Amino acid sequence: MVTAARKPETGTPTVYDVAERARVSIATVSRVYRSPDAVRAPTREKVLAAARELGYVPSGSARGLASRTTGILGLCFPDYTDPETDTPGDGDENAATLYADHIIRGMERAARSRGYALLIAASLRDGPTNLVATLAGHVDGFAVMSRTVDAKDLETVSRRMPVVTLAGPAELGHLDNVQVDNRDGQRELTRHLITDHGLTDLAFVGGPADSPDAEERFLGYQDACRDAGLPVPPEPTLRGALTRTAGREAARTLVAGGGPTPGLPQALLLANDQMAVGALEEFAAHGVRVPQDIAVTGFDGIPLGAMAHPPLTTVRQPSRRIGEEAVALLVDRIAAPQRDPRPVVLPVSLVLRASCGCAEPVPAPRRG
Amino acid sequence: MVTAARKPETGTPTVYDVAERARVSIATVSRVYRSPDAVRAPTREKVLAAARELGYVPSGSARGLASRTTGILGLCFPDYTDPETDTPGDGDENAATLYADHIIRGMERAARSRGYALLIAASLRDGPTNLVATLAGHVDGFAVMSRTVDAKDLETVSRRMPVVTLAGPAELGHLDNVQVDNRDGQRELTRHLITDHGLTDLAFVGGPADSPDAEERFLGYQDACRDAGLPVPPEPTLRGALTRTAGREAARTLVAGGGPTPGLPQALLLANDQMAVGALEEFAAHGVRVPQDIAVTGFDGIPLGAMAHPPLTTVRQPSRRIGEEAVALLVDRIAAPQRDPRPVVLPVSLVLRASCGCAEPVPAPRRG
DNA sequence: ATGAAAGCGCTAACAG
DNA sequence: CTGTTAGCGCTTTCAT
Repeated sequence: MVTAARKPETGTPTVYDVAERARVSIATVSRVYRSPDAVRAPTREKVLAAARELGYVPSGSARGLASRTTGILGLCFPDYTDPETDTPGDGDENAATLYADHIIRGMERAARSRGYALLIAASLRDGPTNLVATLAGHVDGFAVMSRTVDAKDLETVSRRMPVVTLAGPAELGHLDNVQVDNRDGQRELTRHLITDHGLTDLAFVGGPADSPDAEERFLGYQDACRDAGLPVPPEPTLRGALTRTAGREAARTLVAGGGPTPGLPQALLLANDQMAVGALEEFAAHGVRVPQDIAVTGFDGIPLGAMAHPPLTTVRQPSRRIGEEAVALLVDRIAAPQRDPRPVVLPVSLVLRASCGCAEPVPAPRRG
Repeated sequence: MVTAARKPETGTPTVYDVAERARVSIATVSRVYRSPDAVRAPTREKVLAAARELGYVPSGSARGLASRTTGILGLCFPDYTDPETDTPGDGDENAATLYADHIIRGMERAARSRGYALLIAASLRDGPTNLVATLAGHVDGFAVMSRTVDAKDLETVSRRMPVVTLAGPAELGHLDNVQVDNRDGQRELTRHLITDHGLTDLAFVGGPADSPDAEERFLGYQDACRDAGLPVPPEPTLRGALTRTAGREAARTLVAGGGPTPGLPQALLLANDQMAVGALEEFAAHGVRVPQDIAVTGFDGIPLGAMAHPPLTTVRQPSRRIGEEAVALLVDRIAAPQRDPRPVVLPVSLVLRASCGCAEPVPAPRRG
């Protein structure tokens, strides 16, 4: 064994230092970390002891280079949060932001349980820093939330490693994709209002036209109208950002008679919970009673909805599962790169509370 | 130039492939990605074109190995979430979980703005997978939230790279640390109850004895009692998990006369907002009026508190800033490894709402 | 069960 | 401004 000393113990310790100290070869040191069982116990102990004494930590970069896998999965998500607002905040964080938190959590947990760590990077509203480039070189595969990265870049990178698109339509057909059944959920919710509550004069407040989720929900709304033989509106009654403030504004517009028809509709369906909660607040401020004067519904199932007055009827989507599915898809494809692309559509569930007129089984909270 | 072709274009493209195609040296290809300005425009274009055609993506591992920096910062955080509950949930997620989301967000943003990506890994309640080992080899430095990793490992790794401890006491004195002024916040809040509302019969519901934050808050509570000349309790009146359910239980115990003194105290201070909201619910269910019959306060400043009935008086902590400070500290130390350790204590702020007896809406009587 | 040697893909001086 | 030449620290055959 002539693994001649390199530097006289300078800088951070490497396999060479550990090997020298334990009087074994670097290959053995490497084995101790990769497959401990392939090394005799006494030898292993010697190596571990030397490593401990030296404060040795394997270099992820070197391992990655040599083995061509990093043990890291990536996620690109949108960051719409107002940098001004500090948190814990006033509850008006953008829905997409909260949503991303859940997906991150779901992915992190699923990844960890399979031995991967999670590398995350958000795409600024404005700054188009090349996210893909930042992540791609470091991971074994990654997930991108809808509309956060340039399709071109995605296309290029997806030729080199597993990529799954999340929470939006499958922009690139040949990629795995996971989304929730927005359309079906909104259809069911609308049907509930029409069939179970006998409401026929409805209004839908949509999100920005470039929000795939919000558009899908509108399609579901249209479906339900069509199914019930009601007129099918070609466009949402109103549109707004997916924020509480926009919801308030929509409600205000309606109260002021700014809607397409005089007077209030029987029900107001909003594209997400944030907006719905805003509408609830505005109606309360104007003395409009919910659900007596108008039914109100949201979409997402955020905690805030359950605390609203009245509690908000909504559609709950399994946001954490999106992240979990993403990891499953990624790991699966890492194992079988040539497998056919698999689109996953996660089911949603109706949450019927008081804001649509359904009885609330809980002891009515005291009004503030 | 005799950069003889290596393999006939197999596998994922490397600098060699790009160089060959663009008819330049690998050094030039490398330069185009590191300092584009150091390369003449025409040359640069040639390289970029070749890279595009080949679908070239720089290998993070190789870069990391060669340059000894990865451009990645890490975070170890606790994961207490019940895997059963899906999200968006019922609002009873563990406070620590929500808290971690904000820190992640703060760190991610701060990191990105400085050119770093964020690698995250949670420590299971049970599974003691070696987090540090997972992360350490891949990052240029990392932050660990209180009590998520073995102090021994931390000690070892911190000798090799920047490490900052978060949201808890500085367990390792020689490390940078950032925490929130829990003690001062609780002291101020308690003082407000005593001085401004004239309450003297108080009760404090603490968290688990092994929660540093909760313990700090109790110390602040003791401080205020001492300052006001009131008896200083050696222990919290009650203790519980930092959850809504535990808050309900505490309130129930008090209502049932299970407290140390007969009857209700004048004020109930709980170790965090989740618990406080639970207490609010339980009091409402028993017809106990807040704040007329009893004042209630929390700690954290979560959105739920503002929606509660009555709106919850609390102490808001800048959770996102914790993450931002962590990055600042890390980047700073990467630049100056020998700098003295710097402990950062972030200020908190009182949020006075109706649950303590302050009129609502309040033009916040900003004390503290 | 352990060792020797050859890279993995890129950056970093140093030349020119 | 561009090319040459060494490694960076580890995994991997292939021997032994």
